[in-house]
Amino acid sequence: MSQESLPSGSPPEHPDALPEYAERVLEVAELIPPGRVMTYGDVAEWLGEGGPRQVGRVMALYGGAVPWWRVVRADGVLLPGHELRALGHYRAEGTPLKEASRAAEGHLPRLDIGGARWDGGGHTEGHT
DNA sequence: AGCGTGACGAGTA
DNA sequence: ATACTCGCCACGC
Repeated sequence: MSQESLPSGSPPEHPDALPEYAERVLEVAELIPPGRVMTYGDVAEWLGEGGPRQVGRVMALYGGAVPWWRVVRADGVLLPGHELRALGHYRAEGTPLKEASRAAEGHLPRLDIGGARWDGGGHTEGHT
């Protein structure tokens, strides 16, 4: 034992501690009410920091701890690899969906962003 | 120190 | 409708 040392190295990254930015993203994700969705870009804009890519990365790494299906792409395309999982949640929550055309019956429905998009419900206080 | 990386977004062809 | 490019910015190496 005896190794005291080593101040020079990596910071004590606690396994339970996530990057601060990630924690904020997850918090916003939990704020999204059932039946509504926010795009990655919306979350980033709502946070006022980072960008859609940053939000996406956080969700990819830690999204399993929050209702990840409520954070969607602006295109309304369901998350690849979890389409059916997400679709089950949307139907259970009554999230507006855009049914695929008959010509595209091979496609799964996409989200109706125009109807499901949540603005944050008055995020900033407002001094009434 | 810098560089590559993305659960992305919008624009262009 | 698809395919491609560029910009975006936190994070690990």
